[in-house]
Amino acid sequence: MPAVSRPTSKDVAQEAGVSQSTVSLVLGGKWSGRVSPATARNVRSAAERLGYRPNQAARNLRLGTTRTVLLMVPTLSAPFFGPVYTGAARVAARHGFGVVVSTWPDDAAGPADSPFGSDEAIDGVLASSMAAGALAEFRGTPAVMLDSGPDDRPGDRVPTVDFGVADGMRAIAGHLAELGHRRFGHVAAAVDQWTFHARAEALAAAVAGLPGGALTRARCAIDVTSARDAAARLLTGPARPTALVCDDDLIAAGAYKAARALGLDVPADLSVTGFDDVLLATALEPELTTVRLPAEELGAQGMTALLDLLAGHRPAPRVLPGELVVRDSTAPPRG
Amino acid sequence: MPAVSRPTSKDVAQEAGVSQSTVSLVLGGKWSGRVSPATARNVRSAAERLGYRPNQAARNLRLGTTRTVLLMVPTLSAPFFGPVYTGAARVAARHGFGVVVSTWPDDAAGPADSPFGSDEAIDGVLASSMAAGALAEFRGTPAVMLDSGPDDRPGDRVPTVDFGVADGMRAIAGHLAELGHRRFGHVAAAVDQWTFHARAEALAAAVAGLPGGALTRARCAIDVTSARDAAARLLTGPARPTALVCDDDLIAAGAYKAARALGLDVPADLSVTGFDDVLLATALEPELTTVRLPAEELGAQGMTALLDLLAGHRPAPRVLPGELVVRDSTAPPRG
DNA sequence: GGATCGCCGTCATACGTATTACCGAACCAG
DNA sequence: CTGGTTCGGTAATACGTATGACGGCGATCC
Repeated sequence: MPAVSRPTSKDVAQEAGVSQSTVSLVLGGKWSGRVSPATARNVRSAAERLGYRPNQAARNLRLGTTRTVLLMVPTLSAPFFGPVYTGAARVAARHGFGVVVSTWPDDAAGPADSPFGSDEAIDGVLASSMAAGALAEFRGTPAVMLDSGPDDRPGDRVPTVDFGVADGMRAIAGHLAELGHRRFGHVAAAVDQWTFHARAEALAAAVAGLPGGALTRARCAIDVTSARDAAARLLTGPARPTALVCDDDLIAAGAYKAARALGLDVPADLSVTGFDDVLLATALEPELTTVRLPAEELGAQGMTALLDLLAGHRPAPRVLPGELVVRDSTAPPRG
Repeated sequence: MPAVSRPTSKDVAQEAGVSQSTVSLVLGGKWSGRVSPATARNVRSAAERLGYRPNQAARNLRLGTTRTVLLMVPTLSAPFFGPVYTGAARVAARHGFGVVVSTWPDDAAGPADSPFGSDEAIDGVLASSMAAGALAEFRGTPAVMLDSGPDDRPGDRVPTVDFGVADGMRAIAGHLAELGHRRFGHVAAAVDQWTFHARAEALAAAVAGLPGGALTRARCAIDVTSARDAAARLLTGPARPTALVCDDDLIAAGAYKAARALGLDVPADLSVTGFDDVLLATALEPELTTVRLPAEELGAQGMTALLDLLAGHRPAPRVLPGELVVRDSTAPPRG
């Protein structure tokens, strides 16, 4: 608490020798034919002199809007969600909105004081990668769901922006099939989110449609060592796969480790694919063939939809296609 | 805008058949001897029935506090700052505070509408990795600076939480020297932040203090390909270094690529070190020797200091030591 | 039995802003 | 000179909450 409290519009009024209403009119920009240019200048300079900044709480109360939206993501520690925030914040800022982040309380080990961040004053919520239950908390608040599955959606219609993960996975399977692969291993994330279910399903369907196609699967946490172990299980099992399809770039890094430990060269002896195309994908050796999910675009489009919704429109659902990015981790199988 | 607006405390009062003041007293928990238990129960159940949630804007206005702090970070797209947020948010939540994030406007390509996110109502600000100029915007708002240099600090005393990056860099140099290295290459981030200046300085001093020590340097952006090129320049120059000290784990990934392109094995032919110990460090092959900077702890300690400051105390400056983590990317030089 | 006291609650107000309704003066036409 | 119109500005109010001042009422005490 500063020794001297912030100046209010009343202080500015006194300084300028006018009334508070006039100050508000001038600073609000609505003084077409209400205030003389001279007075306006006077008010502005007084405000400048005092370093006046309007009290947001009072504005919010008066206007009934906070121009702030809540972005709910599972975590910001994973590499994927930073860009989502960046995209969302960019378009929000362009419309004079702020973004407050709330992470999913999986780390809510402490006293469960505040369900989501704190009980903010929010105009809307952008919920990423989570089930409908979480939104119940915000009943009545306009919301847009990001990267969610059909099952996750509440009964009432909530606009959505999704990735075309199934198409992405089909593209991967197609790419590998074209190279000649038939025996696939799926290193799957043991996470109960729609996006992973969709990936698994799409891969299974694609392999099933392939003459002579075979698919084995191992589950792991989204974490390098867990992924390495799962991949090793697949590679040491019967009928070793010639390609490992990973649910995630980080998991692919684990697959690299397993391959190396077994003396298998990627991609000569084993093809590996990732998903998401985070920074890591190009940092690995060899660079990873993966599906690029435009995370920043997801945030941007989601925010656009939410702002539409706040403006009274009903944005149509959108699907952002994932793009297959072929790099150096895939090649025809040996022999 | 929902068809029916949110219920207010007045609505709850009507539902419960009491006055608004009573509702506020009960829900505020300050009804020791003011309200009978029966009435309190009644009010609570009415609030529950209507799904009442207090209007934060009104609370904020009345109480003069928002219980919200602003976290300023350069970006959330880089892997380092996510954990900073996580740590800060964790301790904030524990004290009933919310966190709103604002990223540094390096991507403020659009109209520079809003200087920082939007002009939020803030109790305090936590500024990470930035110069004092940015804080000028918030003159009068309690602030804590994170990972800042002595030069960055404003004249008035602002509490700080820093990393011991110089010690960390000395640890790296010592580790490499002990392995027998004498010719060092520094792949340096071309970023004008104190932390990188400090790293360069500490490395230079350490090498200078080493009999027969030699140091060359190349600058690059924090980006794999740029780092690869810079590393390649060092490795193809005269008196090739036997160890590359990188300012950052991501840069180290670039160094790996350069080494591989030149047919050099890490660590047999070339030792490589990183800095920060982000997820990437253990995803790489070989796993990266680096200095662990406890990013989450930085956020947590910074928030603790800020809350102290808001409570009227003067938190002492803190320094979080970086810890050398020796993995598989360093070895004695050949020969 | 009347004054006092504790218990339960309500009234009124203030926080700082945006906006609507209003009002005096000046100006203009007739 | 008068009635209307425009210009330039002010007074008043509402947003929803928290809280200090106040008051009714039954019980208690002498």
